[in-house]
Parts: sequence; structure tokens; C-alpha cells
Amino acid sequence: MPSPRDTQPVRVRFAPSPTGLLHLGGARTAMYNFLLARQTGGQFILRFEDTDQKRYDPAAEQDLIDGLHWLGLRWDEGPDIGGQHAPYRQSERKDVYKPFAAQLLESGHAFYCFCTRAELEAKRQEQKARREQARYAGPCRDLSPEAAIARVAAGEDHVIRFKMPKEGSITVTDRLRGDITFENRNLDDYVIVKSDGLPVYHLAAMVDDHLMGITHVFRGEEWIPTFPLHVHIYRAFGWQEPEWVHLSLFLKPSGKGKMSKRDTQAMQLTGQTIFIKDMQALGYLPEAVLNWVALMGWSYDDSTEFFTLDDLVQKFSLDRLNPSNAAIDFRKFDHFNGLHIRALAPEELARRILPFFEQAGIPASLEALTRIAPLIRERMVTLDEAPEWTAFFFKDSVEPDPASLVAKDLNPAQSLAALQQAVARLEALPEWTHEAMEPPLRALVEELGLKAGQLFGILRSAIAAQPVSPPLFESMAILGREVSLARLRRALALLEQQVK
RNA sequence: GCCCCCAUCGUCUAGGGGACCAGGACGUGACCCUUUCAAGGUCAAGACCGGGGUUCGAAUCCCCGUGGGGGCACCA
Repeated sequence: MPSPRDTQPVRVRFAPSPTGLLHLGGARTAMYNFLLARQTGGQFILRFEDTDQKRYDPAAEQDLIDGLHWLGLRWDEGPDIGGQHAPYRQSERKDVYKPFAAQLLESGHAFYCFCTRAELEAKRQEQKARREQARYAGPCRDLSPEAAIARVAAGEDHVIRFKMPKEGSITVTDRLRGDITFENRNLDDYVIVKSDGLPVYHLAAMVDDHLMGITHVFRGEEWIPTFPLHVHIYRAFGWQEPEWVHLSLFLKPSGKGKMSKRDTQAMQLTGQTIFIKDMQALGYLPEAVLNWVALMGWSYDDSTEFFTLDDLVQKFSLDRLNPSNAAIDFRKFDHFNGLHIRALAPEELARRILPFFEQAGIPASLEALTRIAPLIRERMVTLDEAPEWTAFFFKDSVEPDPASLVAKDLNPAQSLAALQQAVARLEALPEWTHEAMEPPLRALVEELGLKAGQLFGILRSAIAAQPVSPPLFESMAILGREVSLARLRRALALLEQQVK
């Protein structure tokens, strides 16, 4: 069911509330918005829904902005850069909502409510005791407008509620699920303006989306229960609705429910996170985050899985969105990270791993890392592994475990003899390159009747002094003749000690 | 409890009446390659929640169960 509205330039928005850090779900929603905007030549807008001053977290705004930047999702209008419809922070738009609330009051679609929280809570308890549906049951709905206005004028505390029809039903249309019908009697007289005068999401988001010309609304499935309210509001104003796209939810790895605070904390202990901010430090690539998350709820075909952001801009389609929830699978995240690392050019990989060396206190230059990058690119899962893989390149000398210098199935004396000959051949080399050293050493393996792994294992251990390391010849070439030979001679000495 | 959404391998998914003894990927196992570790390659095991319909024919459409998930705030 493709809609012609998907191919016209769209206006979409990512509208998080600055109450917490940017996480996977938000990143996916933001990306889908971004993709559709770029694909159609439309606009992607960032808007902060901060009408709840109690939950506001000043650090969250910056985190949201930083996270989106890191992911490479740029917006065309937003609180930090302005735009045609500024401001893009709802707390700064208090005055724009007022006339709309007034209009709803006048047209009879809303009413003033003077019930206190305590009264409401008591009613809810009663309803619960009677096993009834909990919903607004106060007297204010039936107050005459004159009486209500008089009480407001007298300074009485109040909220504004949407006057939900008691009868009938409403059918709303979600892009992924089709028509959904709700009985109005199951809907509540929701508060749309709080006693502090600020609208709640239900009003603020609808007004802003309309005013900002939003054509497609992407949001999580948790909004479906209040979806009919939102459409009621649109209809009360006589506005044209956007395309509503309710995305599936991300479930915890076990598949049992949404991520809770407790879950996210437990996750950090195992090096897993749903927060974009932490992913960079853990060595993940924004490309991998995007690729991974794009495929949770969307697919291109029956086999393509590797996508860059540009690919996604080109290939994304609302019609291939999947409505069922998805359990987060971090192993797949690692897989995508490896794929994207391998897709990086050496100099680019070097640039990405440089911060990890700085953090480890290893004075590695970009030039050196660029030469080393190809050796580790094929074996890395996360960027933070780079320093441990390559630490030996940046040491003046290394101290291999003596036992590691004795090859499998050989005794120390035999290992020493093999290494002596290997060193002799290497010393005789006219030039110190991978191409120059491999043939004579392979020949030596042959002559000694050894297996390649036996001889090269000794050399690798002498050079890198770590149980696993990048390939030998490439490593020696980068290390240079002097350093390599010095390390081999040191290994010779260690072996001699074992022989006597 | 009430309302709503969803339902294919352990996980992410393809499939939108015959092309399906259900395809891909992650993970798992085996093998190949191999100087370690990876990467890469090959192969293998592994799923249509159940029951009714509709139809010549259903993973695909409908209904009922069941299961999972979400929501029921002056939060978003």
C-alpha cells in the first residue's frame, strides 16, 4: 500500500523528550525519518518535546544532539540551528498552543477540569475496586461553560481535558497495520493542558506537527493506545492527518519485554549498551549501529544485509517495514561492526583507532597506524581491540615467554638451531620486505623438514611476544630490520639459556 | 482487570494462494584455507503457535483459541 505522499518531498521530524540519553530505539526512529527526508528531497526536523519540566534533564539535549551527529544524521531545522518554524523547543512555544486549546474549548471539544489529583486518585481506586475501567469520572465535563470560565477567572487551579465522545467509534489508519477501530467509550477524557498552563504531548505534538507541515509521523508502537485521541484532535481542528507510522518495539535480548533501567545497568557490566553515547567508547562504528538497527523492523530483500547510510537513503521504503517487535541481538551488532571495519580504507581505520591508542597511553602516529591497519582490519570486531593487538609495534623491546619460543614437537635445542639459521638468512637479506623474506624462510622450513607453523611460530613469538598477533612477515616489515633483528637475537639468547 | 498490537529456524528476517519438501543473516557444529588469532570459503542441524473454515490448492485470506508485547498519569 504505497502512498503517493512517500515520493513527494516529505517533512518529517524526530521529536524526543530530553529526559534521557539517546538509545537504539530513538536512533532507529531518527534514522528512518532521515532516510525518507533525504530520499524524497524533503526536510528532517529535530524538535525537543520538553513540556514536562519535572523530568527535564539538561544533559539529555546535548546527548541527543551529539548522538545524532555521531551517527551522521543531520537535520535541516532544529533547536540548535533554527528554521522556518522556530522555536523547536516546546517549552518555548507555550504561547502558540494557547489559541488552539481555546479553540477546542469553544468548539466544545474540550472542557476545563477543576478536580484535584487526590479526588481523581480516589475515583480511580473506586473504579479499580469495582473492576471497572479507570477513566475520568469527575463532574467537570458537565459544567456549563459560563460556570467553568467564572471559576477559571477566579483563579481556581485547572487543567483542560479533551471531551471524548461517549458513543460511537473511531477508525484510524496506521501505515503498517491498516485500519484500527476503537470504541470511544473505551477512551478517556485525556488532559491536554496541565495546570501549569503547558500542553501535554497529545496537544503539543499535534499542533506542532500540523504547524510545521509534518507529512509522516514515525513513533513507537507504545503510542497506539492514544493514537485515536490524536486523530480526534486532528479532526476537531479539521486538519489533514499525516501518514502515521507506528514502529515495532525493541525488546531486551531475552525477548521478554522492553528494556528497563535495571536491564540497561546489568548490560553495562557485560560491555553491552543501548546508549549511543557509550557505543563509541566500546569501539563500535556509527555505520554498524545504523546498519544493525535498520534491519530490526525493516528489510530490503531476502538476502542483502550490508548497507551504508547512502544505500539506505536510496533503498529505504515504508512498505517494507515489519510490525512485529524485535529482540535486540548484540552478537549481530558485533558481526556488522566487523563488516564495516573491513570496509574501511587503512587511513580511515587508522583515524578511527587513534583515540584508543591515545587513551591507552601509546604514542602511535597516524602514519604508523595506517601501515598497521591492514594487518588487523581482517581480525577486529571492535576498535578498542587495536591497541592490544599491536602494542608490540610501539615498544622498544619485548620479552617473550621463553616457553613460547620452543616450537611444537621440537625441543629447545632444535628450536634454537632453527632460529639461528633463520636469523642468518634474514641478516643476509638485501632488502627488508615481506616479499624478500618469505621465500628464503619457506625454503628453510623445507630444508629442516619442519612445518611452517613451527618455524614461523618461533619467529612470531620473538617478534611480538604475545600469544596471538598479526601475520609475521608484514609485522617484521613494519618493525624494520634493526628492531626485528634485535628481537630475534634476544630470542636466541633466551633459547640458549634453556638449552644449557 | 480493560483496550490495543503482534505471531516463520534460538535471534533478526524473506515470503503477501500454487515458483516453498519455506530463502538469507547472526549464532551453533564440521570441514577447507592457514605462521597464531581472526577473516574468508563449503557443508550441516534448525521454523510456518494450535484448531476450525474459505479454496482445486494456504506459511500466505477469515474466525476462534493460545502465546508474546504495549497501554491504561496534570510522562513522553
